[in-house]
Amino acid sequence: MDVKELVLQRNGFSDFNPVQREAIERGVVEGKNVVVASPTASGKTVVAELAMVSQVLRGRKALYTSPLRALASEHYREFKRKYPEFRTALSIGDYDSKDAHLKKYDVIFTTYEKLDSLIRHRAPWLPDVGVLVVDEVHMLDSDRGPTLEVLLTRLRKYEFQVVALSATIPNAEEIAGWLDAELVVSNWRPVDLIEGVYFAGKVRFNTGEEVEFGEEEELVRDALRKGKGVLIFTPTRRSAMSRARKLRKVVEPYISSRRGLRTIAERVLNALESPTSQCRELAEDILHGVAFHHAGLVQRQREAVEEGFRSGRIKVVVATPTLAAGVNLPAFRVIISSVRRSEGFYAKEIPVREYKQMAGRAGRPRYDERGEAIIIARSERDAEHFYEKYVMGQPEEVLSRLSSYRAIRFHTLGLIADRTVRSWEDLVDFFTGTFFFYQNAELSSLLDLLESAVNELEVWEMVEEFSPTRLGSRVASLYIDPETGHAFHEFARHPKIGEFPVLFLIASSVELYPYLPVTRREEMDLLVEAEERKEELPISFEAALDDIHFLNKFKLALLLEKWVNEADEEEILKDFGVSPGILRGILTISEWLAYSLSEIARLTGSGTLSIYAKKMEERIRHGVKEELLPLVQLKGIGRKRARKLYSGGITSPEKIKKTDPVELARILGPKVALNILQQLKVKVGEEVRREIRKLSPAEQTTLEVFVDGAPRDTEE
DNA sequence: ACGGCGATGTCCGACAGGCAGCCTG
DNA sequence: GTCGGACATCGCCGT
Repeated sequence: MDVKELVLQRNGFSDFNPVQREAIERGVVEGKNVVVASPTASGKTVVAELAMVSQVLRGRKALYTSPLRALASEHYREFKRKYPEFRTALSIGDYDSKDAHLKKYDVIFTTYEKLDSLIRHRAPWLPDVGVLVVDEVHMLDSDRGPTLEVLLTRLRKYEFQVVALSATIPNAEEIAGWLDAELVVSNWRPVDLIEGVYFAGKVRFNTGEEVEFGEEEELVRDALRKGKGVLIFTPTRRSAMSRARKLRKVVEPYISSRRGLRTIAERVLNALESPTSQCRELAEDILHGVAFHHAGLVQRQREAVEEGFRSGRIKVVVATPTLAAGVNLPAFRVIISSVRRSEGFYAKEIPVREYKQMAGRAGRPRYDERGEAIIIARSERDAEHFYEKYVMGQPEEVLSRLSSYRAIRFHTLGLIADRTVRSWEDLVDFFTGTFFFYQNAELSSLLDLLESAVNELEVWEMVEEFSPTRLGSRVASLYIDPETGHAFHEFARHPKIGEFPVLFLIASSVELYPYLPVTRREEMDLLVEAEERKEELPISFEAALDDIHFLNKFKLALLLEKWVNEADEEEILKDFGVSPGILRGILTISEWLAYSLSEIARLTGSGTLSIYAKKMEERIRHGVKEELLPLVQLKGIGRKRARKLYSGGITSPEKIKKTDPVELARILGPKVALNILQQLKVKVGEEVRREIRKLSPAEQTTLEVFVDGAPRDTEE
C-alpha cells in the first residue's frame, strides 16, 4: 500500500486537509525537509506521520522530539495505536534509560533534553535515523530553546530528513532557511475561531459583532446553556483555585452526570496517600462540575481533570498556562481572564504568541461550529489596546536565545565532552551552524561568552585544552549544570558529611530554581534558625548572607530534611506553603541531584560521601530515614507501611520472612501482606491464606507513626 | 435599641511552568 | 502592577 493511503486509512480520513496536501506537494513523503507553520489542531501530526511512516518503511528509524513529556507520551500512545506493526518506543526522563534497547525500535519519541542526552551518550543507532520530527519548533525562543538549537545543529551532520512543526509565527521562513527546508504556512483550522475582548458587559469580536453578555460570569453561563464547555486561563495558581470555587454555583445547575463527577472527585482525592486540603478543594469543585488545573496538581489529578473535561462531565476548567502549551484540550469557549502576568515587581503583558496559543484551544473539531476566545479587559483603554495587540496583532518573531551565558556554558561542555568540538576553531565553527548565527549573521557578541565559558570550564577542571576531564565528562553525561557540578566537586574535596550539609548543597543547585518562595513573615524565623545551625552549613554564614537566595535555599533544605525524616506530607505542604505537585517536582529533582552528587564524589575519591549521597538519593525517593531503606525496597511498601513494620520490630525483609503471615497481615492489611510475601517468595499455605483473608480492615493494627529527629518549629 | 448577617471597604502580601541520570573501567 | 484573602466596618433588617 502507498504511504499516503496507509496514513489516510489509519487515521480514518478520506482525504488530506489543505495543510497536509501542501506538505505532500513539498515532498514530505519523499524525504524533503519541511517546516510546517500552522495553527493548533490543523493536522500537523499527520504531516509528521507521513514522513515517519515512509522512512520506517524504507528501513530507517523515525525520531520524534517534543518539549513536554506529556506531549511525547500522548503522541507515542497515539502512534502506537495507529501503527501497531511498528516497534515504537518512548524515551523520556527516567522512564526508559535503557538506551541500548532503543536500537531495536523503529520509532522513538523523546523530549528535547532526553534526545540531547542521548546524543551526548553517543547513541550508536543515530546513523540509522531517517527522519527527525521536531514538535513546537517555535520553542527555539524559550528558556529551553538553546537545547533545541544545539541539538538541531548537532544532528544536521547526519543529514537525515527534518520535519519541524511550528505554531503560526511571522518568521517561519527563517527557521525553514536555517534547516534547508521547504516551508508550509497555513491558517487553516478545522474549526473557525473568533476572537474578542470583553469589557463592561459586551464582547467585541473580530467578526465585527458586538455581543451583550452582562456580567462576566454570563460568559460562562451562556456557554453552559448551549451545552458547551469553557476553559478559563488565569495568571496564578491561587486565582485559578478561587475562580473555580466561585464558579461552583454557576456551573452546578448544568451538571449532566453526578455519578461521573463523583468518580472523578474520588480519583482526585485518592491521588495521594492521604488527601490534602487542595485535593479536597478540587474534589469539591468537581462535584459542582468545575475544576482547576495547575502545576500544584499531581500528574494523576491533572489527568483526571483533563479526561473529565474531555468527556464533558466537567464543564469548566480554570487553568494556569500549564494547559496553554500542554496536552490537547479544546473547549468551545476560551476565556483569558488576564493577559498580564507579574514578573518581579510589576505586571508584564504576555507575548502575543502565548495568547494565540491559549486562544487556539477554542473550538472542538467535529463538535463545535466555531470556537470563541475572549480576553477580559478591566478598563476602556485596556479593551482597545488588547483588541489591537492580541486579537488583531501578529505573534512575535522567534528569536534565538543562544545568547544566554548559562546555556552556552552548559552546551559548550556537552560539545567538548563528546568530542564534537576539539578546538577553539571547532567551537566557533559549530556556533556558525546555529540558528543564532543564521539569524544574526554574526557571532561577535557570542565570542566573548564562548571564551568565558571555556575559561570557566578550565578553571573548574572540566576541560583541558578542549578535552574533557573525567569530571567534565561525568558532569556532561549527568546532564547537570556545570556550576552544580563544580559545587559538588568542591564539596566532595572537603566533604562535610551529614544530613543537613548535603541537603543544603542539593537545595542550592540551580536546577531547583526558582527556589521556594520565602514570605516576609518567615524571613526572621528562618534567619534565626540559620544562625543557630550555621555549623551545619557547607559554607560560612557570612558567605551565605551575601547570597540573596540564601533563605530560599535554606528553607528548601529544611523541607528536604523534614521529608527524609518522615514528617507527614500534609504537614510539610502546610508548613512550607507548597502544593502536592510542586513538592513532587522538588523531590524528583533533588533525588536526581543526590545521585549526581554521589557520582561526582566517587570520581573525586570521596567514597564515604559517595555512599552517603547514594543513600540520600534513596531516602529522598522514599521519604524515609536510613533505617527504613531495606524495607522500602519492597514494592507496595512506602514510608508509612515501612515505619509501621519497623515499629513492630520488623526491621528488614529477612525479618518479614520470619514473621507470622497472619501477624503481617494484621499490620499491613491482607492484600498488601500477601503481595509482599509473594515478592519475598514465601510460600503461604491455603489455610493461612484463608485466615488472612478473613481479617477485616477494622482488625488492622493502626500503629501511630512515630516521628522524631525532625527539627521542631522554632515559632511558639 | 440591639444583634445577625451580608455587602462593602481596606490593607497586606503573593505572584507560570517543567526537562534531565542509573556510563561502576 | 493587580488580584485575592483576611479582617474591619457599614448598613439593612428583624425582633
